[in-house]
Amino acid sequence: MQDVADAAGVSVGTVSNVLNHPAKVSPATAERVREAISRLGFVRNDAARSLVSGSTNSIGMVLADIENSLFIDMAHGAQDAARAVGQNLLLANTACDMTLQDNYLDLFDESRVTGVLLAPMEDSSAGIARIRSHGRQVVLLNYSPKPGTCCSVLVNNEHVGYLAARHLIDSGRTRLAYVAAHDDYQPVRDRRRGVRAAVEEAGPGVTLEEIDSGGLTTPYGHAVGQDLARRAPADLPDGLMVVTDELANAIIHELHAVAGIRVPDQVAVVGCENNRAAGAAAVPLTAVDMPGRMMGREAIRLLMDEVASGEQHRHATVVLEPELIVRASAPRSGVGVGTSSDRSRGAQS
Amino acid sequence: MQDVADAAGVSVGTVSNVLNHPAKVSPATAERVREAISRLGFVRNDAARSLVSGSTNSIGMVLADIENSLFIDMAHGAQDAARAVGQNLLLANTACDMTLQDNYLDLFDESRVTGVLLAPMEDSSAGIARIRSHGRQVVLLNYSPKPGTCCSVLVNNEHVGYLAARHLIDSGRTRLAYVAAHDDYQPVRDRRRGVRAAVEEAGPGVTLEEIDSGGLTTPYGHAVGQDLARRAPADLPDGLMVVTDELANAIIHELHAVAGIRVPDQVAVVGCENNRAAGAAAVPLTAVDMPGRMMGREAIRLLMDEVASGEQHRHATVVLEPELIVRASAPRSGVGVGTSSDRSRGAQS
DNA sequence: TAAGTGGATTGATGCGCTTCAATCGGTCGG
DNA sequence: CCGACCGATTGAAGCGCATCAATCCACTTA
Repeated sequence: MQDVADAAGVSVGTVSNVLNHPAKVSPATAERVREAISRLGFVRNDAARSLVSGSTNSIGMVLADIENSLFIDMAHGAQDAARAVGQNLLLANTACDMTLQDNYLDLFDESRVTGVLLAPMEDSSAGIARIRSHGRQVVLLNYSPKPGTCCSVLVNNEHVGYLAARHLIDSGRTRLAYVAAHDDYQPVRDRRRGVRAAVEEAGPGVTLEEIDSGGLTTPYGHAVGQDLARRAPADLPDGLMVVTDELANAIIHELHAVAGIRVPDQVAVVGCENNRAAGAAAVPLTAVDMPGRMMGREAIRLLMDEVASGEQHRHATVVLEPELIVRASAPRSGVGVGTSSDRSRGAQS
Repeated sequence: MQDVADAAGVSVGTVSNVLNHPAKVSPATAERVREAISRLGFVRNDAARSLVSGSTNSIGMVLADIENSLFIDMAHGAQDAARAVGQNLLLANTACDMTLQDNYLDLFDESRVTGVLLAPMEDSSAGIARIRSHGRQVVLLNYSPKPGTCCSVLVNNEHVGYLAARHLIDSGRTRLAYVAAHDDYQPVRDRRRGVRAAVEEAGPGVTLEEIDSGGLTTPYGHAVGQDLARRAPADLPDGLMVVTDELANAIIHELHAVAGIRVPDQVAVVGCENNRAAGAAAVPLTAVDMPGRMMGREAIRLLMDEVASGEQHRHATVVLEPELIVRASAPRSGVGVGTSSDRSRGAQS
């Protein structure tokens, strides 16, 4: 910077002003300085910058699973919103590894980012408490915080489960089954509650079987599908709620393509999340949509609110409502392929 | 830090040593300092740290499209490799926006990251030149650099196209069509060359039609599918190479599910990239696999090499070979659903 | 002509840390 | 008992920048 100042025949203070408060500098001088900057290839040192100012204009976003399109959507929404308020969004993928997650939280903490968005897959209250105790703001995504510890953006996951079950009930299915795993993952727990509520509400005419898939990935889905396919037709549920799109697609694949069980005629299937793959699958998947983009945007809003209001901030939780997207795997009518109200994912707001 | 020093009854130098060179400090003192650190909730300031050292241990990775699973795979591989050498990987998504890409390149440049991994969708030589001129290292992913300007990790995209075409030819298809768009995107250009080479090699018995889809996303694929479906059966190609999985799946959907054209019987389809969705689609897609994880790992290796060897570094290009994954949309035999050699994506190294 | 005015510019200060030469205190050999 | 030696510890210097009180300069007003 001194070099630039020398080259332009000004002081370092003026160079700094050109960079940060152009209005304070006369146009001619500013031009001279800018010329020197580009001639010398000067790059201002962000470390020194944020050392002085005590902050940066970056927001860190820690994602548990970057392979999941819901998380990608959240990142997308957050990115847009962050940009709009002049912040950069830095992404970090923990691949569901809590050690890595703590690493990244600490990294962002040490980097004095403006704030952190965290979309975890496990309880992370320890990490949150740690960096919050240093005065760093955190907004939790798709995971309820311990009450009063931070802001959060959630989807009404109970309603996700409810919508899935309700849709099947409304379309005339009576022998329902709910396939899930990882009840330690909060959204999964919530969805189960919603499923049960809908079934109870329907009265004794509707039965619910709960199937533990053991895991949320495709192989587990295949296994569940095979188990189901081996059953006597009379023992087969006629409506399947599946906790995850990925799992649902895997199950459908076994049922439909491998075992020749007709979906949705014999078994209707509803998934949750409305992932990228949902609409493109062999049997397009009826799924409860999670508004990922909006969640990301809301999270940034909450974060910036908190940063701006300082002491008098009150933590808030934004709960967004899910929406059912009806496709072929569980049409509106009881049997057969109903009208496709397939809303393109690309049109998502 | 002074506070910690006071609390522990030592000097700041000792506190710093506890954090950075524990061996230099007596165990008793170290313990006392650590206790003070956690009691006071001290977090060392990364900005000051890297101001002194002039570097960080973070690597920035700029991705053109985080929605594309190839890019996600590259990020995954890079993350693993970066961790192994004690570096943090920070991700940035440009959503194909060159302005944003430049923003992030500059941000990483100003942050004095160890180096930058860039997976662009357009020529980015200006940005690369800019930050390289500041001495910052860049490795380009899936895009050829201007010769001699930086290291890069590529896939032999010409061979991608060749493998796709060759597979169709070998399975007896003779009226081929190649669907692509965005020839300004280098990998696309390369694939076309490979397709043409394979067709020429096959001699006059095989014809090639080149179809411009106008874009690479699902809606464009639907349009192409509809156009094809309207043709007289005799005018229909019997083998389709499609530049992208997403496009391929969309085309198959139109052809197969909507228009009732049998895939692969009437038209066999081969995609490129072997995305997440490839294996799960209605008609599982035969695709040429791009080794994303390995690309990410190699990129980190090249970057760390370059950082380590300083002046005497010579730029290198690593070209990885693609591999054909045969699924139902274009089985090995000429007609009908061949044996599924569906390699689970999850098993990818 | 002197005092006043305000925009442009200066440069010393300090942000929080790492480093390293200097110092301290204790131990060992002679 | 003295000097040499060594590990542990100290604390000042400086990393590159933003800030802001102080200064400068050109111009206006009385």
